[in-house]
Amino acid sequence: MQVQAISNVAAKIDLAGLAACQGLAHRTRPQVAAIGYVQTLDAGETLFAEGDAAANVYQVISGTLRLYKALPDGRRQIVDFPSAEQVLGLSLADQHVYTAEAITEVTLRRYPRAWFERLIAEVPGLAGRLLAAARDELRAAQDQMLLLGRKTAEERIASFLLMLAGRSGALAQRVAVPMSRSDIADYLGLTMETVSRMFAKMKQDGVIALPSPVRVELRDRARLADLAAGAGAMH
Amino acid sequence: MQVQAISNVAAKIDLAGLAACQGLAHRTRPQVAAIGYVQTLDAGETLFAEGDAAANVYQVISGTLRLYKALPDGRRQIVDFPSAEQVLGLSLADQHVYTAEAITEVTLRRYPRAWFERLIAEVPGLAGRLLAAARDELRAAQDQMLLLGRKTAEERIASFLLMLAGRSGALAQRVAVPMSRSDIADYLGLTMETVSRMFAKMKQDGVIALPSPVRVELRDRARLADLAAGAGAMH
DNA sequence: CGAGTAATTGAACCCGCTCAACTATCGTGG
DNA sequence: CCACGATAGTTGAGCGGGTTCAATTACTCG
Repeated sequence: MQVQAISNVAAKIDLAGLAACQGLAHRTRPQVAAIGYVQTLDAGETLFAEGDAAANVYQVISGTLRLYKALPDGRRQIVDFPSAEQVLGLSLADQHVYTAEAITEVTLRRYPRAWFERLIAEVPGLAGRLLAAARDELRAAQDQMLLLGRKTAEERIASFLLMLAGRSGALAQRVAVPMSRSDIADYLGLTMETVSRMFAKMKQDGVIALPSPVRVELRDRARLADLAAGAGAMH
Repeated sequence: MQVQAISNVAAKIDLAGLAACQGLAHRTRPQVAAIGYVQTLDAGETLFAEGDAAANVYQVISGTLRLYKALPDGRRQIVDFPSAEQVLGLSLADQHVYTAEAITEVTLRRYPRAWFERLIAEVPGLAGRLLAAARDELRAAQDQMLLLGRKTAEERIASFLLMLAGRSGALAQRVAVPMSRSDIADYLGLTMETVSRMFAKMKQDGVIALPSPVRVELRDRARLADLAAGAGAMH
């Protein structure tokens, strides 16, 4: 019921292709390089911060980022871990509403916001596809609200692992965990220590295996799904 | 920083006007009544449930609803309290992803989904405006994720009261609270009792007054804003 | 192989929850 | 108009899941 499959709708939006096909690249500015310019970030680097002027839209080529909001005293809430093909800054607000940092090395394509907005107006159907992508993001955000508001620590970890598995192929048994325990905690509304303890418990219970901290094997997917759906304690 | 002003973008989408101006009403089906048909719900009535086929899109005319997701054992997370002018079912998914119930008596306009989708394709700029509305909803959802994942009970109540105040005019001192303590709890990831206790504490502290359970007066807006932003304990 | 960082584990604590009793409000019929 | 019942809200006492603080272990990368 609450399977948080990451949508592939955004993935199907081929911005680079549009840039070429529509011949818009050479209509905007002399500096063609600025259109779909490929940028690389090292792990830990900041792409943009909450409150910065939103000058560009990005599409991830490879790697994983963390998007988070922070409170003045440092408490963080990670709202997403965008990876391959996902579009960033879709919000099109004047200012970024979250900070984006690279977790791994990241390559992405950068599009000036003005170009992007013109593209939306000129390419029929694009707005509709972006709307579909935004809809899927909204649904994921609402699933996360249910998780943060009502699920137990163990249910949150189960949901998180299934989400990761869904990203790397729905049937994947071995799942890569590119983010730190602390990032996972800030995504799930827990502490690093609780995340670690729950991994240990689930390993103990035979639900998962942990060959290394960054590698998880899903041993009992049905049990994980029950936990994630909040049906773990039901007869 | 985290002021959760409810966007008015959706409010500016005049679907009824579009239905008339575009002359689409009599192009879809003989039964014109089905286009923008006005529907009334009594308090407590269900508009649609999670999993139902999504046959219509709705726009609220008056009253307030609750949208929630539920876990099998009954735990609930309310994801929004839509009221006047807000568009429901914007997601355009095949199935509704949450349950919608009336909190007060509600009147709304109903549009068949097929008609709505055609409208998006035919009216230039509409998709863009819906995208902007979806973007604002997404931002609100991310603010709520920060609230649910990282804010204390008192900070949640402060955020909630400012959100309510923002809806009924930004400068409103007296705020109507149409939803029950239990609904507030399920929106903020707390229990009814904690909500009640925090109201009592803030009344004690002189931050608010409670002439009646459904009526709140904001006495110290600056303090409320500090609490909502998570800066309540900062020097 | 050693230094620094990330992850794990342990022990005590606390915020918000649970369970329970009580109070206020409101509609309804005698 | 009031008694009554039902529902919503408040308040109290004790508990517990997850946090906090602290120490230990495991990686990772020069």
